[in-house]
Amino acid sequence: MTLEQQLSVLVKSAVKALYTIEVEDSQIQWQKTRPEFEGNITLVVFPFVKLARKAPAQIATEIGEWLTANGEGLVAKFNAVQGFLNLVIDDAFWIRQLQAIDTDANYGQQPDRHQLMMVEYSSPNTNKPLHLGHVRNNLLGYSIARIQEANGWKVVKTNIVNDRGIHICKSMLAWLKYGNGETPESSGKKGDHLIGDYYVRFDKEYKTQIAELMAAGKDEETAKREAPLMLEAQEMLRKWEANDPEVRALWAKMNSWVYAGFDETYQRMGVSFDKIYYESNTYLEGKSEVEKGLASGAFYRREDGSVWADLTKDGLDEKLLLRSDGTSVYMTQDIGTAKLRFQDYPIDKMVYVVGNEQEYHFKVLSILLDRLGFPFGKELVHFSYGMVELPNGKMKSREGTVVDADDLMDKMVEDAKEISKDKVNTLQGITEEEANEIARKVGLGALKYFILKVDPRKNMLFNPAESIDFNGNTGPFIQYTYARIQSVLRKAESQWTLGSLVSLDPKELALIQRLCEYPAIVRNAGENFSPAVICNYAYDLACDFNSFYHDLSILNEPDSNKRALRLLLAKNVAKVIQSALGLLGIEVPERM
RNA sequence: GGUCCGGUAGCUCAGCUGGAUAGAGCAACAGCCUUCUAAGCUGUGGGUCUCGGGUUCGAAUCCCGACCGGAUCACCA
Repeated sequence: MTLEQQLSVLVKSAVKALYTIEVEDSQIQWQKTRPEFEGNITLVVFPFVKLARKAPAQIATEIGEWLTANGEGLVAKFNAVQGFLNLVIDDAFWIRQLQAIDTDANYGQQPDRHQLMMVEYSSPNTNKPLHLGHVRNNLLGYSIARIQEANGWKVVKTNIVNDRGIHICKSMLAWLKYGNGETPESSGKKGDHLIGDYYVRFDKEYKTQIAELMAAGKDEETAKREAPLMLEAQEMLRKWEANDPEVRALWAKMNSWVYAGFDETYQRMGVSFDKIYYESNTYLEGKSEVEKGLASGAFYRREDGSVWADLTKDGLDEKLLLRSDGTSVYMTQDIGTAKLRFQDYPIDKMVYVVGNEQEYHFKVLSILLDRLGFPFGKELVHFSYGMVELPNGKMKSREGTVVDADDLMDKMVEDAKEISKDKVNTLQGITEEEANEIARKVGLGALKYFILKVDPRKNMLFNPAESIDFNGNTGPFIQYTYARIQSVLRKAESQWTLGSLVSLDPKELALIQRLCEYPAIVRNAGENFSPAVICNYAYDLACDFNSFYHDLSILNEPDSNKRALRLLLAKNVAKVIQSALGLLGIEVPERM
């Protein structure tokens, strides 16, 4: 039972004994005592004022006296300030809490729910490398999966790869025309970057053709439609759909280059998937589901042959599901993918980590899946996150303003290496490999924390001109706290046990209290799908520890009981930091 | 125009299921390394929580209305 729960039982008894009134749990409000007052936890008594018909300060005092007398030794002291009853909890309670935390190897982990959650994230197109927008998506998706695991879900991480369509044909065509057989091996380029270059090349040549056609008197619409490159790309798509062996072989070859490139990026980023779906395998399934819906009357066909869903009853529009030429659209594919997934796994909750620009899409998808008889349709969660913006606005690949994921990670690790030059190299017996490994962890930690600490719903700003900080409220700050603790633990005697009761310093107490919050923080992050909640907590914990570390000596403390307590405290702070950062996908270095 | 989301210090962000004098970091300034790692610690300055109403013991937080910014409303994905 948590402290709040224990105290709530007592408060109910107190109020009943003092005023003969019953109060609901919802009327009992606890908050952390503000630092300017003495106490650990504060009861807000305003909700009782009307019932008890007394002044707030008087009620607070009376309850405080009752709790001190009948609180089974839990409440050591109290003070009442207006309607706030500040309670000082007995040191013995806190020490017991710390010991309980210490013996719990999976502290923070919630009980198994015996339910399966599938989390879809990343979902790249195979025509260009990953950029900063994908980075936010990947980091959020991975962290959400970890957080929900900690909340007792069985989680399956999944990725739907957008591997077919006109955009893929564009880079294929450009490669055929201008590539001279260039490969990742021949060029030394990562496969996804190589393909991305040809995608850009297509766009450049296409624009030239449009300009030529317009110079010859065509209007813009016509020029865009009739440009030879576009016609060729469309022809290639038709061949792809008709299983043309040559086109399929080229497609398979070029996609394999991209996958190799993506794998490298994913691995570096530290994200992974349990099951990957490919749109080329799911879009036909989607078509057949739509046909079924057509047969059951859920959808209707227009004269031109296109298939639509009428969503006007749901307050939305009409939505296209199959084009008049019978080809599928995005929505069709998502229906097919959903069907396959629910064939493959007993999914209790489906979560899509997709940017907020697709909110409408998922609102529609939810309704459509529901109409098609999928029980999970109404329950699907669109984890919608905000855009990453640059100082001059959105990232646009065509204007060359994208921040490339690989470049960014390189830059972060380089910066970390540069910053740590004077520091890490002075560590005893450090090898170059270890120094590089530290720079990798710290650089990526800085990037991940920077992105995850922002409330996912909000758009966030990234300024490439200003490098991401390594000081202050940052990942490295928290990693550093961990490394410091490890250093102390290495130097401590191997055996230390907590002897008889010691009294706690305020800094020690604040730390224990902070550690006690962790399970509730994990639950909160899970309920709100928010890695930011974990970030804020990890930062607060690190701050509390650094303050403790500065004021109180651990190894030089002469009193062996106190020394043991501080070691126990340090050890568990490190444990929780590692756990919390783990939920964010951030690794901890043993030294830095 | 309809719908959804956001607006808090010079900048980047917490706080938002109502609670005490609104918090961090960066940037600026001033201190602290013969003592467990100074990527640290301490202090100073910096606010009309966009604006106006309302709800109540109490509003950055909830409700209504403006204003500003973003997203979306495709036979794109």
